[in-house]
Amino acid sequence: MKIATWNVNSVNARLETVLQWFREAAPDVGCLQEIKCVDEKFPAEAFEALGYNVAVHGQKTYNGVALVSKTPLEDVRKGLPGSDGHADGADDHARYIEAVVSGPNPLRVASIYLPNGNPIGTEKFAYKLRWMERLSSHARDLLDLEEPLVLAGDYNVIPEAQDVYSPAEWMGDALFQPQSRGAFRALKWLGFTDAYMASDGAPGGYTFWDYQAGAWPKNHGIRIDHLLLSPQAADRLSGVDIHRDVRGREKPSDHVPVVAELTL
DNA sequence: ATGCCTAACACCGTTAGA
Repeated sequence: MKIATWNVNSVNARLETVLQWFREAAPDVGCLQEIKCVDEKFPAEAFEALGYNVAVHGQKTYNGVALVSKTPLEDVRKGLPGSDGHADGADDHARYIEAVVSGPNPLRVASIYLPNGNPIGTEKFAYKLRWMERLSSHARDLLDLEEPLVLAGDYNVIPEAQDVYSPAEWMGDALFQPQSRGAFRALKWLGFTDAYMASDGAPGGYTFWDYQAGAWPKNHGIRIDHLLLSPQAADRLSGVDIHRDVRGREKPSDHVPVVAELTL
């Protein structure tokens, strides 16, 4: 079973590019981030025509996450537990959706769009750290279920120096702060396996290249899109593929798909 | 220095991304 994560940077602005990749790569499950639309504007029919079931947690203009799956999605959760202090009882950013991919060997999957957090020293960075705290708390509960589980998405965290073309240039960035990296390590240490590190792990496995300053032709990339596996999923990991060629296509997203294969 | 792109929304610029 192939599970893909991809920050598409607007699903509607890039619909043909996205659908073409799904036709070619034919993942069983797709975790999408930054769909940048409300639920009603998500092109569900186009995915259904390719044989996918769809679950969406959208938002106007910003953020938005979705799951697509060849088999029906059950037990759908939209948003992390916790209100982040909002009086109405809910965090107003659409950054988390989770569901169980049904089948003979069910798999729980989440599509995650972790806050960017820049610039550091602001409320945005504090929100990022609070959000990571909420994610870890929920992840702890999910691990207690002892099921195959994949937390996939755009984590907006560069885990190690080998995951960035120039660590020095990213020292002041929210994605490479000691607190961001520490929170990511703490999440992993609950019992998760970073699929890329467990299968390939070579330096330079970048998943994002900025649109600006010729980052792509210069290979000035960073690795921020991750698939974290529960022990029951990690036992089934057979490989990870970063589809970096997608970055060189027409009208690309600034992120590329990352695909993990599990023998489920 | 801090723009360089790109997208959405509504404006002809602003906000956000990373």
